[in-house]
Amino acid sequence: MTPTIGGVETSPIPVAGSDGTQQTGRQATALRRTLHERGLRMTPQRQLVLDAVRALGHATPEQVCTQVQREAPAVNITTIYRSLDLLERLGLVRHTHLGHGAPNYSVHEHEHVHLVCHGCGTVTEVTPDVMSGLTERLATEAGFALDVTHVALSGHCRACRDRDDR
Amino acid sequence: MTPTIGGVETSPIPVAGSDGTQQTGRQATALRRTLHERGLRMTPQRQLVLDAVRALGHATPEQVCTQVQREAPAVNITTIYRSLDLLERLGLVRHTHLGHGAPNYSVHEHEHVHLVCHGCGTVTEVTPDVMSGLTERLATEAGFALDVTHVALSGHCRACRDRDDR
DNA sequence: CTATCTGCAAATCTTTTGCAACGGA
DNA sequence: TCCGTTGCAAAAGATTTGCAGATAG
Repeated sequence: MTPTIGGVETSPIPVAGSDGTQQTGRQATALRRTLHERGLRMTPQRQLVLDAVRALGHATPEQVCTQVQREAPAVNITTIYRSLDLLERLGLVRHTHLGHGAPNYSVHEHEHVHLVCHGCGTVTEVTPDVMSGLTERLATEAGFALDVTHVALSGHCRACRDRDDR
Repeated sequence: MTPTIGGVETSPIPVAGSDGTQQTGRQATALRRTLHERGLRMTPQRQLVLDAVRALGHATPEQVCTQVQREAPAVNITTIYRSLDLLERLGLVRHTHLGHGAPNYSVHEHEHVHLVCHGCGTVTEVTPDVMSGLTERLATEAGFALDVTHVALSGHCRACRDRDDR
């Protein structure tokens, strides 16, 4: 029988592809274990949300929802919010505020700092070590332990600076 | 006759105090001129919003509204939003995103960087020169012109670090 | 007098919550 | 079976918009 989610037919939940691009197999096991360690349950929705964040790089809950619904149209936006929240508490994803107000989720693998261009909205990533000097200064001068990855830095990217004649 | 705003009685609009603490006088003229230069009109509401931001240091639209309504209870939240937006386009105030989603307005006089504590929510200000090294690195390494004041930095303040046993 | 502003109400948009039904383990 | 999860609908909170009346210049 065709599997369903929320009473609506969906594609089978992907499990280990033979083409090498399907990444759900081994990682699904990892997610399951992480959940079970805390007495939580593995569900297709949670896997789909994690996969979506992974596929999109960084995305708003809205964008994650759209991505998930390509696979499973019946998944509700509520579940997206709840899953993102859960995955974040599990340390698997992380959110930053890229200005405006839309929170932005990304997988918590390689730590990075977000640079958001005010001109074109592009998000660039740089390694956290550009912040090292600042981190130390804030620690000594203000006693402040900087969380390098949580909030993005705003400014203008090279392209927009050129376009704006400066 | 007692002046009214929106049909509701209010205190007279402050104009130049003799005690030296009332700041509305000369600055009201400045605001008026700035507005007139662009064909816009001076209104009590706009002055009150600017005064509120000035008095509060940094505040959300909601907080600005509460402050304004202490003087003029009839001023609508809609007007707060519209005025903040206008004052920002005039370059008189500025907003930053302190995480979560609540935009935060402050007067655009002394530039500063916001440090937001994730533990207690406290906002600290530091001078932008702590960012100088970073600004240069981003410019040369990523071609990115950093806008130092627009987005806050997250982390934990000294008090919260101590309280959390580390 | 006239175009700009404001207040009010309603519309939007995003995120959260209550609850009955569903479904992992 | 048991209890965590989900979908749905409705609530809640923040911001925006349409419009008629008020008002600055």
